[in-house]
Amino acid sequence: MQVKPNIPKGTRDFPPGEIIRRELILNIIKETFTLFGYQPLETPAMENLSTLLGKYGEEGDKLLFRILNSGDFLENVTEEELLRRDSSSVSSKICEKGLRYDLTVPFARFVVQHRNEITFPFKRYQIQTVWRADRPQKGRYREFTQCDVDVIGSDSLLNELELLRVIDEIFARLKVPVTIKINNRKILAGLAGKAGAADRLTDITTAIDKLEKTGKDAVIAELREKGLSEQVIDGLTPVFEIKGDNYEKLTGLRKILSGSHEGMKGIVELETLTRYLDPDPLRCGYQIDLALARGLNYYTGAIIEVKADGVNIGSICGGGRYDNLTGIFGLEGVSGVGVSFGAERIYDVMLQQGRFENVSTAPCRVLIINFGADEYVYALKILKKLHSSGVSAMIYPGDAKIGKQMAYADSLNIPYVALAGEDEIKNGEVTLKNMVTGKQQRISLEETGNLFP
RNA sequence: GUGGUCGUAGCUCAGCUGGUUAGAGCGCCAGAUUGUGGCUCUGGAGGUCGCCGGUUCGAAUCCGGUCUUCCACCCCA
Repeated sequence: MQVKPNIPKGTRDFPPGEIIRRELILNIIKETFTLFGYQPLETPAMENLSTLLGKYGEEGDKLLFRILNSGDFLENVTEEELLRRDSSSVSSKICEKGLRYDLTVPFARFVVQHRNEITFPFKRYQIQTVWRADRPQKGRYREFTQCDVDVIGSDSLLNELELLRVIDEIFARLKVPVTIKINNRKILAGLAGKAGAADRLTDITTAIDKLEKTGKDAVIAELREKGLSEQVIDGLTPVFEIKGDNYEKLTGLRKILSGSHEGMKGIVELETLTRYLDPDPLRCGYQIDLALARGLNYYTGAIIEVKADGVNIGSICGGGRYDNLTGIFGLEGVSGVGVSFGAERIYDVMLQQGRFENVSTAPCRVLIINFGADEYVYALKILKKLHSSGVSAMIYPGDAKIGKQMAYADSLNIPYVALAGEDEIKNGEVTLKNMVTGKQQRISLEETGNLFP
């Protein structure tokens, strides 16, 4: 039976032209990471579920891809458990591994596991695929590439500052106009504490997160729906009213959070960071956004999100500080901060802005026409000459009429074609044709490689 | 996970309220043109109309299910 060629929902193929354009992005990101002194790291596609579960909140756990155990995976499941049809308890028995959901948690696991070999503060970057069982949409895939940079083992705000500069540098190099939005979890925690609902921080932050999208009233309605008291809600509403530039927002916050030790700490952190930027401002936008919350519940300090100006595709980069992530794996007192760039979304933004139109997708610069078995030896000489000069080139892979070989070069956008038949061979020459202008010239075999810059 | 939406040739799409052999443009292949691509002309290949089932004398068209696409929510890169 024939199988229909198909790939799973939310995944995609990357044809040659797409890879070439993608690499442009990934190379800039990687170069910039390296420029700032970050070291590369790779971890396995799958982790033990115990590593992954509980790090991303309840929603996150649902979005983990689980890997079925090999062999007789039902061995340890009792009849009763199957009859109860309790998916979550059965799945914990038949799956012990899962695909990584992000790169931060595997990184934290790595740091604890290798704590004795690592020199702290450890600055690493990691560019790998992650998987989420989300329902796909535009700019949202089930398999996508994240480019993470983190500094772990230092609680200095200078790291946040550096990451802001890394973000600025990367998007400046990519020529993608963006705005960085920043907030601090301590401010949100302070607010929740002030309002007398410190234990409901997650509910409060996810509601506040929607402020910009749905408006103040909808947020209040959601808070009510979640069972928060009017008193608590009244305590939170002053934040919704704060307006103005970054410093005005901080001043407004100081009034609301006076007396909250944690809240004030958050304000000081944000303010310090903002002042650090004053003498040498970023090229991109930089906004304190008190509605920014982020659902990933391991963040404890600064939270950062980057939006492409004028493109509605969600955030293209995000991250923050996490103080306790390694604690779960048995290493306390190690604070980290990092951000993650979404390769697919950056690609989509740049595609939408027509930024790839002049990118050449040709496999090589020269196609050498294959005239037949006798001439092939000479064609190989041309090939060697070109290769030794660092010019990418290939001989037409097969036998075909000259016209077909030319058409091959044309359809692959190969800019030059080299021809050498009986006549050229006799004189030790090559005919080189420029496929764009259509002009061709005879040159000696010796100088073949030198004609290219 | 909730609600909605789409699915016809490689691509973009047409196909009126069910009625003979399902079309177009582009692309592809071959020839005109056996050492020269793009332009032109001529010819050709390619479709179980997403899949399964139902209604009907008859289904691309109607109904149900399922998968996929896209959108909103949720969440996020």
